[in-house]
Amino acid sequence: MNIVPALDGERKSRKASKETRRSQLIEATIDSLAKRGYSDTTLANVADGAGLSRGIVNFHFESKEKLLVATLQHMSDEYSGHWNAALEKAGPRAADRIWALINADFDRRICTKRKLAAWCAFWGEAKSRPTYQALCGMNDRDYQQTFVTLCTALKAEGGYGYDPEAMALGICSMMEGLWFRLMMNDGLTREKALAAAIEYVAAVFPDHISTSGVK
Amino acid sequence: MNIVPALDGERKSRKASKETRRSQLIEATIDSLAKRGYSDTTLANVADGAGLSRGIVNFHFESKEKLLVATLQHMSDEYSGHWNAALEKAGPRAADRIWALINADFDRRICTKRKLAAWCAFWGEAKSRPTYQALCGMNDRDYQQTFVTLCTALKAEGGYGYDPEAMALGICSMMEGLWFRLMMNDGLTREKALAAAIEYVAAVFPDHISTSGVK
DNA sequence: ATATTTTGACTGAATGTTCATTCAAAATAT
DNA sequence: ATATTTTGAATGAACATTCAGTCAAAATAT
Repeated sequence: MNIVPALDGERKSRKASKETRRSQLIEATIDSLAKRGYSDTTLANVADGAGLSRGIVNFHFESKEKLLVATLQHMSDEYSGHWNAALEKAGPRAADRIWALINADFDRRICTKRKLAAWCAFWGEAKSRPTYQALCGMNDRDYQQTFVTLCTALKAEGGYGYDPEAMALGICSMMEGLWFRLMMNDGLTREKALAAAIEYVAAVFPDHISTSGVK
Repeated sequence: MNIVPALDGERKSRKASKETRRSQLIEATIDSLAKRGYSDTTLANVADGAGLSRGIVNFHFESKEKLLVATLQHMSDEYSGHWNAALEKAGPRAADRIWALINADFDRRICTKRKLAAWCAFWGEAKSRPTYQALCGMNDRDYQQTFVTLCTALKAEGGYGYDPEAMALGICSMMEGLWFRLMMNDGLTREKALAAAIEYVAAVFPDHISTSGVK
């Protein structure tokens, strides 16, 4: 069972730091959510997945509910950290920023089947659990608001006729829907999804964006 | 508890037809999924919601799993029946058909918080349950294929430069995402979602569709 | 340096709860 | 009278949670 030698000082030494154990358990939780879904994820599954004993989750997280909240928090932080970083890297021009956000959403690091499936497991429970809903909703509001600002800027520059609020809502919805379909539909690849998203913004902002990049 | 008098011959006569009982239980299941989510929906909840006794579900459906599959099947049939009917009513012109499909998706009868929440409960479980995935996926494929055909027709008529596959994927994804946000976000109304969807197709097919209707 | 004590992460068997399912009896219909 | 439907208590399986005990490493004493 305990095959790992001394090599991995963090992972299997009897005393790993509390933080290390916590993230180890959070990763195992994501694995289980992705493989088994929300309702079939048990603490036994998580503990087995982490290669630790049965009581371990309650020791580090007090309860199953708190483990799940910590897991969602972790994914949420990672996601919003990622798109905020992409925004920082992009220049100040609105078209560049939109381009960066769209590409960030389909980045290899963020947009894996494993993570999408875990997200979806939480979404399915979110409406009936205020805690999950709050965690999912918080980022979303920021994210959509960012798009409203950018669409407003492009409209001012380019003289498009659209309502920026409606446009931003449409774009954000499309990207969420693409994520969802990536998870559900085995035929769809990250590349195709990204291409569809870009085709759309290129169609909507023809003066600023084309399928091959920002003009 | 049992307040309903004789009035409702279908609902509380001791012998309601098997089919009547089944749909009564299916409706109670949708209620519970919407209120409590998938993982907190129990047979006791469903039976209570229907105003019947605890053992009743197993009598009519054999198992919880079969009740849930029947419920999903019911929602799926209703949904695809609705958009197919909308297509029949619309004329043969591609732009009219797209307009009809989009409006159908946000129709008052289909697009209720209750039903969206129930859909979402199933989506969250679908990736790890082949039966659900098959039921969700079947319609979706038809639906998206319908849009591919329509986008192809518009492209031929209007000389747009888009790839019809990518465009159809984008549109379907957006509508799914809008449904999702309708369920999650209390500030969003059916009317705003519909307006965003229409703005989207109007932007993409400017020669055929405007925000006020088909040209 | 070596031995002893203390610390705190970790284990896994035991416990109690929740829940789907079963079924014998009751109610109702034919 | 017989068949069908409904009830609700009983059953047992699955699961989260608890906790007394184990163990490795750190701290301290000799």
